[in-house]
Amino acid sequence: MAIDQIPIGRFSLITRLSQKALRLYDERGLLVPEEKDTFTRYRYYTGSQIARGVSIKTLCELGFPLNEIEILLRAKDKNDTGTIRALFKKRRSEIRSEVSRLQEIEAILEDRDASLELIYMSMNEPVVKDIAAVRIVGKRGCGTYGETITRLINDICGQLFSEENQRNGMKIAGPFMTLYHDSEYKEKDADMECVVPITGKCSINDPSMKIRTLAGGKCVTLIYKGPYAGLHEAWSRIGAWAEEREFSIAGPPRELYLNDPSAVPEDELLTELQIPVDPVLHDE
Amino acid sequence: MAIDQIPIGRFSLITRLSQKALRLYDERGLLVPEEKDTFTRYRYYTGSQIARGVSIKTLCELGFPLNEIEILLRAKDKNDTGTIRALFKKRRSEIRSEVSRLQEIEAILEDRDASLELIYMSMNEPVVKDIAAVRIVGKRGCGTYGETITRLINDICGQLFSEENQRNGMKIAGPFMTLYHDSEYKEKDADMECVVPITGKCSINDPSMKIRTLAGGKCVTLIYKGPYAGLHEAWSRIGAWAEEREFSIAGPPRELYLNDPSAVPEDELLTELQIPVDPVLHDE
DNA sequence: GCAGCAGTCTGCCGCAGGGCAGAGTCCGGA
DNA sequence: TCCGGACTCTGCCCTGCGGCAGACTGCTGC
Repeated sequence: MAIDQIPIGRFSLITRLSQKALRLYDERGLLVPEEKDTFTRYRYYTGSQIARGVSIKTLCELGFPLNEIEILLRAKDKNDTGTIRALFKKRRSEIRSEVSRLQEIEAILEDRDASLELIYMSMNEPVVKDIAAVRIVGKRGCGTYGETITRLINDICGQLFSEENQRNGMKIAGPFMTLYHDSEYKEKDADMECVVPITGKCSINDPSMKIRTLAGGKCVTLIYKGPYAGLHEAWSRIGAWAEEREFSIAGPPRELYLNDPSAVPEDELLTELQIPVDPVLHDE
Repeated sequence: MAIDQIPIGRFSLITRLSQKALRLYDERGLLVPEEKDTFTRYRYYTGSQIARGVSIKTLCELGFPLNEIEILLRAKDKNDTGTIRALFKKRRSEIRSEVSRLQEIEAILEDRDASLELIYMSMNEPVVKDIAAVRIVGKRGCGTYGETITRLINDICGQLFSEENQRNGMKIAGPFMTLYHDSEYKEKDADMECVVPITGKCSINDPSMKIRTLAGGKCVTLIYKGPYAGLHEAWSRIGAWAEEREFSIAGPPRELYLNDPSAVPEDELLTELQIPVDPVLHDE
């Protein structure tokens, strides 16, 4: 009574699945046309396949991936409602987390002018990363921030760029950084250590300078862009962030100077802030 | 002062862009490493590229596609805040519609047991489709639903399957359908027409049977699965749906019998309901 | 019976990478 | 100076189709 040789176009109209999708499902074995002309390779579906097609369409619109749709349809054929409910539950939680993710993004975008700030990267979210251990040479000293750092780095450079080190193939393997050994902010007489990753054989004369391996591990990190004068604020941002999430500090915070203050304008300076933290298992 | 030959792994850690992504951006010209070893093909980035990398990462997380990120960064370099704001606005509206789409899906999934109904396809949303015009042969008659339809279809079959038509290569090109010419529901003495799409030369003797072209156009459609006894409810569902959306009816509603009641069990019967509507421009 | 157009076929690119394999490279320590 | 492990390279397959091109087929009316 009904026609049972439905070509792909008509079948597509009935089920609202695109022809492209139908060909894919054929190939994947998800919905194989009852008949296929051996010569022309035309696909012909039957009326009884419409139900399956419509089910697939519905499940697709609900956002299930094809392999889960396959499982769902198989479960349906076996009246296995347990599997079906489980997958639906999973999908629901996926959707919920996707929605909250999008809403967070929306909140960020909502803030007009955020667009400009974001793109100029003056703002940036802290992230937890794994930092690898590195071999470094460093010198420790006390004093006011800017001056002491400049002095320490100059001292280090003086030692590193010796002829002997050049000959031995010693190389600088990463950006200069500062470790802050104080547990609190001190305007003057702060205890800090400047450090630079090296590779190869390195000899130094200065007894106050030491080669050692800087431990790796989990760090809360933030990249800050702008003049060094703004670092203080960036430190409070990252500190607050870590505190909110109840991370516990596992070592001296580090400041990495990612580009060269003598080569780029102040506004373009990049500094990475790192706070080593205990590898607590945070559910996130 | 800082290192300016950052290999991909380190650069990836700093910017939190995957190596795979970095290679893609290189290929696409979005973020090309300053230096590339001609022999080893190793990529080396510089400190000044970090800012761009981090911007790309941020924009990615906001869900911008790569080509828009490219436009945004170009706009940034030209201080073209107009373009930036426009794209951010666009993105915001995309997110909003995505969120509402997901929330609709969630609402559907929320309803426990909906899972089972959905997959068994007893439930289904109406959709607007374009229906193509078809050449049909049909016979009109009055009476009660079930009986009249059976009688009309039998009459049509009797004519179509004549030897002459077979010889001429006439074929049935689609499912049988019924057109309801009444403007309201009538328990008995309803005015209906049974019709079937044909192809090829067709000759008929019955003067009450006519070959003509059934107009195509926009239709509100719904596929209903189950025994014909449930069609009434399906018609009220689709009718309510169309009314809510203020569609105006442009022709007799049609019922397409997508599979064969003598070949599949009642529960598996598929019927497509179509209400031709004026091609009003609905914003949706 | 035949021309012409609509329908269908396959195959390739695009999205934005993730994952893996196999080969080549770099570096630190001995 | 050499070895092993870490790093990097390319290329292929995967997602779920949409779009397009070029070649065939099918149906229709004349």
